[in-house]
Amino acid sequence: MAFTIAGLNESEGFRVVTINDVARVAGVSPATVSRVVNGKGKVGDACRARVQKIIQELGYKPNVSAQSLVNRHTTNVGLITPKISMEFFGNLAAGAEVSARDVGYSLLICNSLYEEESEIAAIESLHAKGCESIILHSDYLTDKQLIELSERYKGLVIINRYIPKIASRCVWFDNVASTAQIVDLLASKGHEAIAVATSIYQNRDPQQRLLGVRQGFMMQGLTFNDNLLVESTANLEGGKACAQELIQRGEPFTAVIAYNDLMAVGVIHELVKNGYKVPEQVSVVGFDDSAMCRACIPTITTIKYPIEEMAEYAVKLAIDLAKDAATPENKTHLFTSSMIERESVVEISHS
Amino acid sequence: MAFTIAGLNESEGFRVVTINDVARVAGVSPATVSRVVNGKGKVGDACRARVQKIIQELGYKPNVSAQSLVNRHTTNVGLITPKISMEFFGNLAAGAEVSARDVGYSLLICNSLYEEESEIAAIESLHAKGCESIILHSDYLTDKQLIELSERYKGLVIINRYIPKIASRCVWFDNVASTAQIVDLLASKGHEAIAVATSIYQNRDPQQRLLGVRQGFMMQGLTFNDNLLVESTANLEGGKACAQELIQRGEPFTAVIAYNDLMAVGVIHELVKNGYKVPEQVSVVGFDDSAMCRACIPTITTIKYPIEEMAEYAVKLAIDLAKDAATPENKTHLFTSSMIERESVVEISHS
DNA sequence: TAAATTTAAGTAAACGTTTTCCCTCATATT
DNA sequence: AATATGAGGGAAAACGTTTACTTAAATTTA
Repeated sequence: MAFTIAGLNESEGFRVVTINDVARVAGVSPATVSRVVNGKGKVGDACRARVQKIIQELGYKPNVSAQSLVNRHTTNVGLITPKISMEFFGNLAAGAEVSARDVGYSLLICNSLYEEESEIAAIESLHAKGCESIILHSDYLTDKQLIELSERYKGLVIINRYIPKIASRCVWFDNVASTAQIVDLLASKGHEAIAVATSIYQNRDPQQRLLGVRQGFMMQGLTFNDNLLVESTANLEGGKACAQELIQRGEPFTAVIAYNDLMAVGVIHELVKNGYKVPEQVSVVGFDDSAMCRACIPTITTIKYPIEEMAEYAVKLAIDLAKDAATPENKTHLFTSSMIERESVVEISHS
Repeated sequence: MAFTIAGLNESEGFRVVTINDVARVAGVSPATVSRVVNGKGKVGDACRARVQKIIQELGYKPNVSAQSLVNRHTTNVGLITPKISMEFFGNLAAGAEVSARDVGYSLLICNSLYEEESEIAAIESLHAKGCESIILHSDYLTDKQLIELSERYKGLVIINRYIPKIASRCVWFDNVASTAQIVDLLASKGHEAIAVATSIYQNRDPQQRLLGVRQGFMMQGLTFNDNLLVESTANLEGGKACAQELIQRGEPFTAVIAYNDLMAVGVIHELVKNGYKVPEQVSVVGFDDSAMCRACIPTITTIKYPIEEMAEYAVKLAIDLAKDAATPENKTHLFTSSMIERESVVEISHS
């Protein structure tokens, strides 16, 4: 059905209304309309009111592609994570989206699926799409590669990783201090024979958390028994394997610190299966505060990983960096957190 | 550091290479470069090879904003879900991303946070950004509103909902048949006193699943005992509340069908807390096949909700619809699934 | 009152593509 | 040998904005 708008040429079918349509109807130049829309430059009050009214009436919305073309930047933020369907990365994305929308940006997501090349490919593809603010959760690129990339892409922010040379682009979490807190808690409940179930991939996070454990022991004046250190894959199965190994070693223990919640659940399953009572006989601590913590019996005491807030922060940072609203070079962005106490940790029972 | 490229004007600082740069260096017109890039129109073999080489050397990437402007469409797909951090929607997003990337598109995400206005706002904002393919998971808009919207936005696809008038834009799941399967399974294990823990919000999915239960009973020649129907919120707490209510009613039961996995976990927790043995005394079934199913003791028997595949499909559909590669008006897109059997359902014990 | 300044709004170029014409050759057809 | 055909590729317009430059009018200043 054809329709007409006063002052506009009749058009058959639907045609999206442009700045020129608004200008024609309002009897001004496109430049003036642009000025009204963007609130830049001088515009008379009467004129502004008239133009605004027409914009309303016609339902004019600027064409973002045209804007991006002339402004040489888009209002998109890119997010690159291994797999958005994992709870942790879902939370990351949720935080990023909130923050982006808050400043009128949209969130563009890419799954890198744990491949080195696809992390780089994702950055390039985002950049080619005019997306200069990028949040990257990199698992496979080296520090050197990331440093190089950050020279090329000025809106690049690295989340969950700390690289001193590009400290001002790193938004990261204090694994060491957080893990040390776990030891504090356990010690305060009388635990000394504390086992650790860590990830078999000893890079970054696992390393840091192990370091945190050792530091915690030191601060408490305890010594860590290396016979109680077991490692496996950082998932449910890995947790089970760790518990099994621990049982086989025969070294007594009253608590287990798991690398993450998933492993904690695995540990609990295997312990229960082997007749241990959790938490009565063995306390277990997780890491992340994922939804599972509340689904497990007993519910799991853990460390909250504030990934959502970190992502919110990272987005603002990436946008600022992209527009050269530079943060000082020598400042980094470190988050900390605290424990969430649930049922899986109890006072040691002296039986 | 300034750099030069043979045949290109020396430039201070970084300047992104355009189609004109390629054309100049290759000694051809921009039109030819465009033809080479897009593989449209006639280009001589020698010429094509030369241009491709230059493109490689200069690292030319077409400017997407310019392309979008002239082509009058972007290569973005929008996804609107309540909250991307929820596992279900995370899976949805993951599927959508894979599918989008597969055809050279990117995924733009919006959280609607369970608000009616923001669902509409999200559509409008996506559309204003030139994103004409949109996947919407709508919880609050009415059928009427959705029908209207789909007239205005031709690339709109509704996921997880069936509206006959716009059937060809609906990608949905057969809740009824799936739930009926659960009854079949339980019946085959000798259960007859089957309780149902449903959502207190009796719209769409909950309604359909309840219908499925009734249908399942009918097919099995059993009669459903309405005293064993309890309802609460569709989360962990709700599951607990349902179990509590069930226990209080004093009506005997040997199995519980929960609205979703979360409620199933809640039910199990509460039953165990009250001294019931799961699954020995009571079998429990969930719905969705979320990660929790494997984290619970016992692991939970459930229905796999193939949301990831549905999302993959929906993205292709949305892109096709947007470019008028129309599917027949009278065809809809219905997915089915099957049970995943784990530990929480066992043969009834005649004690 | 004349000159200088400020304000308001228009003109046109630019952003980087795609695509429709059009032209020039080379080849095939009489 | 004259003509028709078609392949290869260039010129330029168009997409919808923003903005530097310009001009005309209104206001201030001397």
